[in-house]
Amino acid sequence: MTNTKLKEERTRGYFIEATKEILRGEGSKALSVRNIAERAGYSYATLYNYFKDQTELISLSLLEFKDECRDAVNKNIRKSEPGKTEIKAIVHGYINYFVQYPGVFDLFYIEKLASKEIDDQVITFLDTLCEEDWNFLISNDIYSKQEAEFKRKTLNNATIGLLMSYLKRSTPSDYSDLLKDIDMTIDTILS
Amino acid sequence: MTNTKLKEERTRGYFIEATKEILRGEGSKALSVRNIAERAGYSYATLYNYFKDQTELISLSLLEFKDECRDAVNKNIRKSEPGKTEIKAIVHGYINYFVQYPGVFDLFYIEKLASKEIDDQVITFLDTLCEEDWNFLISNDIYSKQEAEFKRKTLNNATIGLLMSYLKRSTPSDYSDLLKDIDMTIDTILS
DNA sequence: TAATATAATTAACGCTGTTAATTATATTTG
DNA sequence: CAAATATAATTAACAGCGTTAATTATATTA
Repeated sequence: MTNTKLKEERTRGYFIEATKEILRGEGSKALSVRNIAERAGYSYATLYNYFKDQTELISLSLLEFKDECRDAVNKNIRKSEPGKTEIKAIVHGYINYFVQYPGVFDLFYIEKLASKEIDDQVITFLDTLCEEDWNFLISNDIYSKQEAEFKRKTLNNATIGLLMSYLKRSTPSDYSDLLKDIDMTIDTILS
Repeated sequence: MTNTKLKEERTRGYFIEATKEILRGEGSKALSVRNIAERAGYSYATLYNYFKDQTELISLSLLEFKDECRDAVNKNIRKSEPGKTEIKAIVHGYINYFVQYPGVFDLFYIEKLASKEIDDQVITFLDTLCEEDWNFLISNDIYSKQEAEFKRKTLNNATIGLLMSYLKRSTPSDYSDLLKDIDMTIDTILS
């Protein structure tokens, strides 16, 4: 029946929501099947009636975090015009999101993921957020196509490297220094 | 006696060597107290007679890997002259080392480390390898001091971001593409 | 109300890091 | 050389982990 299907979908939702809460809060280190199930209000083995294993739950959470991150970024940049200024705003929003949820950063860039497909989605995520702007810069002859590709890749890697340094190794030690560093990075690459 | 001290130091060495072998081979995911002890030829609890816990063993391994990496990098660049060319060679050697030992990369940049001090050593490691070259570029008026600092930081972050992308997310998928990307990154930043 | 289908649970297995208690091996002393 | 002591290495145990199989509880249908 459609009723049982609805109930099943709701139960799945409880598990996913519990997983996301833990990842957002304590991070992937604190994640466990028993932990998730308790928060969802079920026994640990019940989880396996709705999901293949823990990694499926993690993958589903990741996809939802991706949407949340995109929304958070878009909310803060709808006023700015396309081009370098907007790229800066997007990167700021991007960094802001992961500083707020370090556990989600772990999920995106550190944890072993379930599939090559998800790997690709994650690795090109910042690029897709900036896609319009890079196209704008190309069509307005500010950068050549190749130039834009180089700068795009470099900015992507430098941003993630900086985030890793800040979140995993506490360098720079202050958030204000992180903002200075990311501005410096963007300026250096967009010269 | 000095004899017992020697024996003790040897036993410690067996454990450290076993830890390094596992990290070099299967990586930190395969690391376990029982695994290390078996390879060292002892029971698992013996480990705790020589080390406080597993993290001490990991920290000691990391420090030795740092020396090994420095040696590997230096071996390949003693011929080149200081400046941009040598920076390129150093980054190549650096990347080469971690491509060869992905488990060591995990250790350096992903695993939670024991102390802030080790964090700092890791995060500034690539910088210290290139220190002479950046100073050369500054004193020869190729870059201003501030310019050099910006480029240095950006190159550092971009390199680590690219390595992460390659090792953890299989992007780019081929080693030859990785080399192209790192050359492109260096050229873009050193412009 | 009884039979069936479905949902949720407990028990179990082999793994993990770590500690305490116990056994085996050296070393020192009489 | 034998006995006492000190040191090194071991096994047993605990609480946690992911996962599966068998079992119990609940809902649905006849």
